[in-house]
Amino acid sequence: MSKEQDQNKQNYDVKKYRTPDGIPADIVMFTLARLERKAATKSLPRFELKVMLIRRRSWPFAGAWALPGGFSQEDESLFETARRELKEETGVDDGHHLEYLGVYSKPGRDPRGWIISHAFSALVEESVLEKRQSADDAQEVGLFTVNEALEDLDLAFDHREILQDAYKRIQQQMLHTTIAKQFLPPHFTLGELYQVIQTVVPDFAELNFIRKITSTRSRQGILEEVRDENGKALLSNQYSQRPAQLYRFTDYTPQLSIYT
Amino acid sequence: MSKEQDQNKQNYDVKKYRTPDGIPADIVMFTLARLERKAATKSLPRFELKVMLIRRRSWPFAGAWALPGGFSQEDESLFETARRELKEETGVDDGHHLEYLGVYSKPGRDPRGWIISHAFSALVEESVLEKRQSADDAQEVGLFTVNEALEDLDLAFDHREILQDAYKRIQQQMLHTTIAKQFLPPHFTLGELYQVIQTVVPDFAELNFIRKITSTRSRQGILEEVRDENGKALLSNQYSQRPAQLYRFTDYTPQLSIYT
DNA sequence: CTAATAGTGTCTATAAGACAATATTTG
DNA sequence: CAAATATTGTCTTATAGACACTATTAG
Repeated sequence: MSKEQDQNKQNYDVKKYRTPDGIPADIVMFTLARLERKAATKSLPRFELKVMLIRRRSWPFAGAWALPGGFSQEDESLFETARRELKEETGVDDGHHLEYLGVYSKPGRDPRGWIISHAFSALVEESVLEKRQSADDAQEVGLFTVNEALEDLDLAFDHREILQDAYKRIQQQMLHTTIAKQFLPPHFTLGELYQVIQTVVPDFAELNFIRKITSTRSRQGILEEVRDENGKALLSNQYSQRPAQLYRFTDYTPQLSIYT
Repeated sequence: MSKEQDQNKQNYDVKKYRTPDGIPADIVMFTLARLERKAATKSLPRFELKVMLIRRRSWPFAGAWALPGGFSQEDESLFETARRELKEETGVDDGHHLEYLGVYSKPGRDPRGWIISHAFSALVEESVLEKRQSADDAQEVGLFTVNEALEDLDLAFDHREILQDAYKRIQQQMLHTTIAKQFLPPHFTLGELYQVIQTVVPDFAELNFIRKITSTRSRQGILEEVRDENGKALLSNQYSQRPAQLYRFTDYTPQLSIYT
């Protein structure tokens, strides 16, 4: 293609080569679903990490569950495609944490032709997905725990692999960044934060969680106590008898290193 | 597209929609270039992080420097495209650390049409790129420090943005993973490792580097001392008067968390 | 001896890690 | 008082951080 004579636009023919048949964006929509708990007194909520899937009705993979998604158009970036699809699926325009995950391009992954898919992940409130689920009578919408979806379901295309990758990624991010805030109200207690982390990363266990997050120097600045106008600490007893300090995330995320 | 009647392949027309004009893979090829040093005795090598660019000779952006790359074909995944291009550029088939970076799809990013690019980064030995540079008389090949390329050069397309993203990513990875091993021989001294880290992450500074990496529990298992058949520690005095212990990376990478 | 890097000693202030204990409420 | 969560006490050992110091060897 880089011939000497190709010095200008006239010599360039955009249709010389075989080109793909479509470039979709597929979205892994995660939510934390609250579990019912039976307890004698107030108790902390427990959650499950769930993912939204749609049952396909047409060829290929008719009847199988698949990630929601749609084809990209010439006048939009792939991120905009994903945002457009997310809005179509949830009815909500923003406030979701939408993030690029990766490209899936193995030959033969889509029987319709040469179709290269781009995976995104989004963190959505449970209420939004529940509304979507009941409102849409045209499409069958399902909310599954990630483990159900990975182990029990036969997902369409390579969507199992995508979900697997998205799951690993969200676990990484839960520990490395402050995305936990996407699953929490603006003000929250340390107990709530702990539950959220544990839901996404079941292995997470930290006996001295409160002390480490509140009073070790290397974690300074991630969270801050919420206070009222008079500087009095704001407490909540929504989930506990003894009121707990409320916190919010700051904009700071510490930089981690395996060497220091 | 999901009409009720689309229950089988016959009703699916792959050419109903406008499709992209090409899906290239572009590769950010990083290398550590050794700097000349004048010193009275043996001394540690210093490096610069460099990136390989190719001068375009045809429209568009004729004359501008660009990342090497090429279009994906129907029978290969994008990773395979990148590997094929990398081999064409370096002559070497494997041993390079090739990794997917992201997708660049902003409308108008390529005047040739609707062209969605996928960026990869590769870590390549200096010698390979030098060979390539002198051997190829058909194409002008340049090796620039990352700062030169970002600040002084007008790169083609959105390649400045890609390079910027790749630079951030390699810095992250240098601190979070053991990619330093891609820039080191199988056995190396802690001084060498320190130089490599500092080259990619100039802000990195750790006074007690040796002690922390060798004798803190949280860093146990990242490195191991190299010993001979008899269990005697292997030393090197290649870069120092006093011989230094040789190390190798294990397969272990610690999991970091901002919460623990 | 000098230069250059490799590594240890030492000291203080924090932090990790494991549990026990106490605090605060509601029912 | 019992239940449930929130938080602090306490103890030992490990780590951080800063600097001074010693070790090794070619030239």
